[in-house]
Amino acid sequence: MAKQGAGELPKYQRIAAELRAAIESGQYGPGDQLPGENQLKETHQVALMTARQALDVLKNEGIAESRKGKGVFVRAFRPVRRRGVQRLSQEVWGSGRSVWADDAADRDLVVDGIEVGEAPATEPVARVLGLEPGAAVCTRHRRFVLDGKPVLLSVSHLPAELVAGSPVTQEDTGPGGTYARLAELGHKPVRFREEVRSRMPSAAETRQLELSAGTPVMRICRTAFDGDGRAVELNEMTLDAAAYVLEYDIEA
Amino acid sequence: MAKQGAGELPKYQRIAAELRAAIESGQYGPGDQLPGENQLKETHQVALMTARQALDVLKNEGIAESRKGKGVFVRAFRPVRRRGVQRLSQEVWGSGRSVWADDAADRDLVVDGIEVGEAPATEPVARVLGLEPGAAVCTRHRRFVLDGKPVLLSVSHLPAELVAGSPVTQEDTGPGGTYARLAELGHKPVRFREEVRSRMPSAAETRQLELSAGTPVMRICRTAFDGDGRAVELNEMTLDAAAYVLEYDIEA
DNA sequence: TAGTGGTCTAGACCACGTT
DNA sequence: ACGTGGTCTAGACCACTAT
Repeated sequence: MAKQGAGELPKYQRIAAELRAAIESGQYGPGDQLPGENQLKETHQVALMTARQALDVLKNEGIAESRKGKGVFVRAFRPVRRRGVQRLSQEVWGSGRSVWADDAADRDLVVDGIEVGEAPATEPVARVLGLEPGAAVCTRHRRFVLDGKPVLLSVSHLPAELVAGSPVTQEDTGPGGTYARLAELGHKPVRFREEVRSRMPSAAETRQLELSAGTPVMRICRTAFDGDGRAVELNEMTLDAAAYVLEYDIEA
Repeated sequence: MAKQGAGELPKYQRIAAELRAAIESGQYGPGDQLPGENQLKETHQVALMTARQALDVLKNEGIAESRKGKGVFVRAFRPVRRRGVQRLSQEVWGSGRSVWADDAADRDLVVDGIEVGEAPATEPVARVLGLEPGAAVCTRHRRFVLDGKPVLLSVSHLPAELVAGSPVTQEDTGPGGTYARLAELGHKPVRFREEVRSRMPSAAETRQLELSAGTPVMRICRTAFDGDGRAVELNEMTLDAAAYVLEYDIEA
């Protein structure tokens, strides 16, 4: 036996749609447990695999989440607001405050996995920074963990000749961070360009950000320019899309 | 029989990882056909469902795409660059050009599904526009189709008392669009705020944007403010994330 | 121990597209 | 007619969680 009745949706999509509607109507709230495979199998009189397929739909839509041995639950969201303009104003990093402090507010933000190194520029990085391919580049890897959950991976690239010997090549860049140091080196960032993309995560990103199925990532590539219009930093960030809302203020 | 060998990845993940690596190494380029279910079943000596599961992984990652009766293929991307700042400068809409023309460049952009109406404000819309809940709001629905593929859904909300009787309530808003008309009505937009989110699409969005599995959407909520700081428009946009890269320029 | 989700099998029929 | 992916079944064993 197989197939759905003519002109109708497949069974698993019908079951998924029914659950989706129940969630959207508020019948199941954030964090609530949904009917499991076995229950769906009986209430809808389908095979286990079909019930599983229905739940897979909701998981891949990011509205449900399964925990092994426990059940399937409605996902809850509580995104952080990331202000793209204010965070880069000179008042923030010029005052010695971290560029990241603004995001956290009342929440617990930890930075781990810091790795600083020097490596030859890859082709795309060299192009953005205006270097010859293979030129030495200082790279700074970091991971941001919010309330125990990793939310952002960051890799910063800077021309090595620009920052050699400065605190930028240390784990702790000092008050005001990289941008304050660049300013001291005569390359104060005055203009930034952010490119935002979104896609499904790679396997590595899923692991590092502990993402569940159905969660996209946002990719922000930020270039910092000094007063001469030279690109002095390229920062590639990978964000858990469920954890962030990006805000940009624009003057006409 | 069941289970994978101790300490190893499940079979379907191993197969998926192998294909993923082959794609990333360039062995399969954009548009190339991948080995199908039956081929994977034989080369890896697994059940059909297991081979399917492996392909599902790649599809949900957005790097492969299946076409019924044909096969599974590596997805190709060609995103449009959407300049968030330049597009909102007065020079663009003040000159009578469409705010959208800049995106398209050499490509074929069509707007369809235009629907203009008036309805009571929902709670979130009323809050953003500073209206009482239930106050009349003019809504403008549009869909943008690029090279035959729908890429953006837009719903614009404006206080009805502000635009009543103006071309804003018509399908064709005239040269310079809604913002030029708002300016003529004494509510020239001088400041904008865009909020960017990303998530997996709803079933309705998947249908309207003709999205394939593994494609997230980006959600842009833009509020336009006039010189008095009053919110005069809320534009909710839903973008095919595979079709767009958002660019924002920021002055320190 | 019982219940949950996770993986896996070996079949089946259907719809679609090509030959 | 044949190959492709799409849906579906009726079992099975495993791993994790709770009681």
